[in-house]
Amino acid sequence: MRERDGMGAGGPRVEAGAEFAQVAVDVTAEGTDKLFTYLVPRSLAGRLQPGQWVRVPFGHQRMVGLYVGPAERAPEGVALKEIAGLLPEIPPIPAPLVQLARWTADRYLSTFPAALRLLLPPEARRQEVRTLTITSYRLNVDDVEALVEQLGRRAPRQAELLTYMARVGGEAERAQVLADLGESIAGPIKVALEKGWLVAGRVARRRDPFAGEQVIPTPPPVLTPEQQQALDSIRQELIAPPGFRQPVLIHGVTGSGKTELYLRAIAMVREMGRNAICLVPEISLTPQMIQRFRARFGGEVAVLHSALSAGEKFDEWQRIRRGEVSIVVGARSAVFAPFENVGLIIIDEEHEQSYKQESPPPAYHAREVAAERARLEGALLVLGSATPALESFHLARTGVYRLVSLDHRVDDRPMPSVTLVDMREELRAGNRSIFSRALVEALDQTLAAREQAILFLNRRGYNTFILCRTCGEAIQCVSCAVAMTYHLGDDHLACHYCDHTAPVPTVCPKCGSKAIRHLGAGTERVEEELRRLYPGARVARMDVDTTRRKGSHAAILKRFANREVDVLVGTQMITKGLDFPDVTLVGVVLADTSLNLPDFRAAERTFQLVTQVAGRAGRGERPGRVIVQTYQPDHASLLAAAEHDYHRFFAEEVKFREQLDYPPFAHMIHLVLSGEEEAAVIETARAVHQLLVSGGFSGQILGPAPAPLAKLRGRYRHHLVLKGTDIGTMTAEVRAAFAARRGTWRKSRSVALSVDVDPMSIL
DNA sequence: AGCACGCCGACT
DNA sequence: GTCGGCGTGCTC
Repeated sequence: MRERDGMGAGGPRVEAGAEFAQVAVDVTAEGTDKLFTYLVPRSLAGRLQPGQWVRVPFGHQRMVGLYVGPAERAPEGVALKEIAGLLPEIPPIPAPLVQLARWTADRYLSTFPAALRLLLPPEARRQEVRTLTITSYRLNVDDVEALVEQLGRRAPRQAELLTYMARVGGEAERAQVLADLGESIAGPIKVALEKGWLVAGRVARRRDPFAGEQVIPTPPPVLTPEQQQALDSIRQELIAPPGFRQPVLIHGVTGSGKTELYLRAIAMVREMGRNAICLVPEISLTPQMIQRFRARFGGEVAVLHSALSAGEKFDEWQRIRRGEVSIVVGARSAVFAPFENVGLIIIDEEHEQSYKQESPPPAYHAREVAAERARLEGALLVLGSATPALESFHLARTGVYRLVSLDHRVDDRPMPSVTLVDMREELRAGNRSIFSRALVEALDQTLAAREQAILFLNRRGYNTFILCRTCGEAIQCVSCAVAMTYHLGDDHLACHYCDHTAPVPTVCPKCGSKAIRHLGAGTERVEEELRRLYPGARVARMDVDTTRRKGSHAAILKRFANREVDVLVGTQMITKGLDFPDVTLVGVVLADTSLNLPDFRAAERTFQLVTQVAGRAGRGERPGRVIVQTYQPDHASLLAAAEHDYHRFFAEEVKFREQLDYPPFAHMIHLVLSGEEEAAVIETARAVHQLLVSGGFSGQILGPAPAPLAKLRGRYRHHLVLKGTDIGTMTAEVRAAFAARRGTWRKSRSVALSVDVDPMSIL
């Protein structure tokens, strides 16, 4: 590297005409959240455009950075270094996306470099070779026939190779040649290369996530009148001038055909010559969902989600960036898909928690980022859900969003009937089983009628806790303040918050008593109970434990779809998007698990879960029914879910939120201090509190207090909750308070601060 | 994120 | 007496 030293008096010595470049360096630390100035080497003069990824020397190492634009002048007293080069293969990021990253960093109190990471596939930041290349051969003989003749019987394999190459058009990939002519052709290839009959080269090969899959083009179905009306509303907003364009919230009951609306809207925006992004929750990115998009739009679709390999992700990203596709279907991070000219952003199941990033920072919400991107690019935002987030429905009620309702299922199928079963009553009647009499009866009928059932329980494992009846202690994880769960499969205790496992104790580790009780049922227990009650029924379980292997998720669903399984037991992952027409019974084994969480969204989450899982029943010709078991049959969320009455749920819940100053009436910022030494954590939490007070934070400050999850992975956790009405003011004040005491607020580096703006939960 | 600079324990 | 622990500060 050429060094231009600037150590002499008077600052850096810069040759005439040199340019200064402002670069955001891909390092996330308190001191690096700023732009660094570099010299533009002559080799790059004029070739550098904003949004270009570069390599720069930084300290003792070389780092990736983003060129954001020219600098007027050099900072004083620093010896400038030169940009080392461009990041090969990575085209510049479109300007609106760099702006979006800036906005995301500001809004979610992260550093700019942390937000910039969302604009690149992880693969691109690491290895040098990102594009997959394979060896290919080209025939380099004028008269093949003559040569083959000449080789004749002396070298039959060489002759065969040349004939083959001529037949396939003169070019073939090495792997293909070996597959077609056998491994033993490697020798003749070597000879042919030496003689110059073949020329070898490297060609780029796209890693195709759909490789080998067949798409059957499917014509669009006829829309119901309700769907047609909804589509008209979307069209009106699509053609409205950008400043007058209102986001659309589609509130459609389960099975009302929201996906078809998305497909139609995408078709419209493509006709306008613009691109579309469709976000779906990670777990809904099933092969069926993607098939549906590809059946309509074929090769115009790229996908982005966590199940892709790093290479596939990189190649899909490149296809989007190069404009080879016009539609992206993807999970949360696809909101940053490197499109230019986005005309439509759809968020399916917009209430889903998975749209909120937890870590690493920024802890952004894809719905909010999408709204900002739509604003920046003049695109239309379309949200869809059967159970809209309270915030979203509130915005529709106050006229910010345009509300479109789909109250009927397609083909006018009835909504399933929902029965709430009081489990206290069961106990009083002497039934101590995890299944109520009503659920058993319903299962009997369903299985007798050769129909299918889904049983949902939001807890995995066999027993959810192990209790000592002498001292009353539940066995906790050694590094988390969480009860351990007993797993039957491998006969051990597991912590669901860290990777820790432990053998099952026979005596209480605290007091030595032998009176140890296993309590609380999880999905494993439900599965076992089912097998005991119905030895002839085919039962499958779907939860994190049974879907660890790649493809096992799809395999279980396939068996269920093929009617090789009668009852599917599972956690959250079976509540969304499944569409099996023979499912006539859905059982919620215990609705209370999510109801009793010490979190302000517990009621909302329960309503959503019960409504969504209930929606899996009766999607075919036979009507469905739902049995919800609970110890709180009078809870407003459950009553509303039983009636399929979102409006009633909303009316109740919004009152509670307003009274207690929760979203959508207030914004929150959740600050969590964590560390291995609790005293240091407490001290730091107090210091942060003091910092905010003396910094003049204008909203409410709650805490510090121990977090509900008081210890995780060996780290004690104390938190503060900030509330206020204007999120812009709040974030600015927090930023200013910390900036004023840059780095000095922390007792030691071992105490970490995590910041969550507009948290989904405050555990 | 790395990496060097800088003040207190167990060793050749 | 030194080698080295990781706490703190800096990187254009």
